[in-house]
Amino acid sequence: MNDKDELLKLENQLCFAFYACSREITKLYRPILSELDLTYTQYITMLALWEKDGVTVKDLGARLLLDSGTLTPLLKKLEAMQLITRDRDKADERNLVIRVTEHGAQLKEKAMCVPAQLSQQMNIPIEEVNSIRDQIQDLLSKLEPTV
Amino acid sequence: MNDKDELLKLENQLCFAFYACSREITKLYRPILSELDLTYTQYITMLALWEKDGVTVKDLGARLLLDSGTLTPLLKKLEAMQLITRDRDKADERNLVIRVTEHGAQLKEKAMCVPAQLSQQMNIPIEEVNSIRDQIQDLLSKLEPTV
DNA sequence: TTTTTTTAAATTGTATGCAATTTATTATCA
DNA sequence: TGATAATAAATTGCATACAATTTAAAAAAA
Repeated sequence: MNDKDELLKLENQLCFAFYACSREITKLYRPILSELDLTYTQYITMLALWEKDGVTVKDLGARLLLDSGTLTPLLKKLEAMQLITRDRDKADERNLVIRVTEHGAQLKEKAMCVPAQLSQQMNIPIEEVNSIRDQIQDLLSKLEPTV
Repeated sequence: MNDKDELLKLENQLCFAFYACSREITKLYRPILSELDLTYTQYITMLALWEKDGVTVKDLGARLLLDSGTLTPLLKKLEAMQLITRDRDKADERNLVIRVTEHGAQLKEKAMCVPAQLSQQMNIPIEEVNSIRDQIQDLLSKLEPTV
């Protein structure tokens, strides 16, 4: 195994570590979120909207780093679940304004226990989790200047 | 904004940091890998096979943390591209043995420059990259005991 | 040996992601 | 003002991910 081979080894790739770890974390959420009848992507979309709603698809996409190709069907699903509303902006009909419904706001109360459940499952000291999260956010900001 | 709200803020979620960063890194690969006519998942699959081939779908899946539902169509694609072969194990017909073809081995030479190209695009000190990669691998090993 | 269980891939169905294009609307320019 | 450009969503097409089921083959048990 020479240097050239080391270069392409899976375990040496930053990308694979991220890719694998991200999916493993998402898997931990699945059983917990199924109690809220949400997928992982629906969950982080609701997180963004609980923080700030009355936003456009574009705003939301900038926040989640997702485009309309992903968001449009996802938001239609959340609308069908009566968690959000999708209305055209009267002042500019190009914009679609997304708002959390009363039912959607109630779900937030149920979601409050999700982070604790996750944390318990991961069984990793909170300081360690926060440290790595901060480092990843720092890396992300270098990759995505607008974040 | 009280403590309860902090709990569900997007920026406080480890999962979102991973999810967003993983996708941003994958995006960096896209233009580079398009020169090899590979998608990102096809690329990491080839990385695993260049390291060790003659393995079953199950072996490969354990390595990449992917199941046959994802791998079967992906491997059929790579076979159609003549980068790999898919043959039943004569000793146990349940097993499908994956091997890299001559053409697939040639592609490895072209792939050699991918990590350097990526590194240049990311423009982040190698020590920093290695440090965060090691921390993520450590986290992954705690989440996925068999890795 | 026949039946049952286990195992490995493949298949099916649902939900993303994302590039590229299209549609509808608004802004800008000649 | 009328034509052109720009913008926001939606749509289309392709490639994952993954749970759940099915199929085929091998191993284990009756």
